[in-house]
Amino acid sequence: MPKYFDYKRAVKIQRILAEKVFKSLENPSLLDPDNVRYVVGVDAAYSKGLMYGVAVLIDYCSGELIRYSVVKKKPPIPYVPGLLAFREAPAYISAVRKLGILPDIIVVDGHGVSHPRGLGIASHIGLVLDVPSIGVAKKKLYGEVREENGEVFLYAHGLRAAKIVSHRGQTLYISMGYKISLDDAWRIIQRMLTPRYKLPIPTALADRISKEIAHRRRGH
DNA sequence: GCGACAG
DNA sequence: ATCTTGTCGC
Repeated sequence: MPKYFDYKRAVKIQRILAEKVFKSLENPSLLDPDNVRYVVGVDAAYSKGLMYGVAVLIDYCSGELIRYSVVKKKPPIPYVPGLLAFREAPAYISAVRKLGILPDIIVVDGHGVSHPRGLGIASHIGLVLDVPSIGVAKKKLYGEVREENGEVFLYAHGLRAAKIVSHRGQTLYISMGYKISLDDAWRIIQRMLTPRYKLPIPTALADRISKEIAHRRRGH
């Protein structure tokens, strides 16, 4: 039987790419919130064996949706914990390129460096597109939870990799993706959290739109 | 062997 | 992620 993917080979690739991610975190981008203008959020929904990857372009100041793009394709491999990027990143990368403009920040549904090899899907996408990125996950994948002065963090690979917060009754893991500090990541995400959505605006809209498209019945 | 395990 | 009915509560 042909195998859909080679686990050990994928892991090897991740270890190589992770080195670049760790280096990028040593010299994060200078992200004056005043200089941030475009933020992209990505997410996917599935229907009938097909995945619909969506990238939404958001105006950081107003939180308004500018436009979005969709990439429909058959998932390359099944879901395997730790290898999510090999399943969903290709669609997201294509979708972002279809927007026709590289944003200042990309927010991804999933972890960044809080990953077994430091290469969660958020880091993977940021690295490939060379755009600072942030991971926003709803469940823990890897790392040690530590509480410090009333704040909760997730440590991984000797780094304070993610900040854990509660928003609208659910836990969110905000992690460094690529070329960004945890302080900046949290500062930016915090400004995009609204009582209206359980997720920050970029991923909330990407989630809603991808589901609308994947689940829509005849018409529209 | 056992527990953990993003979406 | 997706598959899925009814049920509890404001």
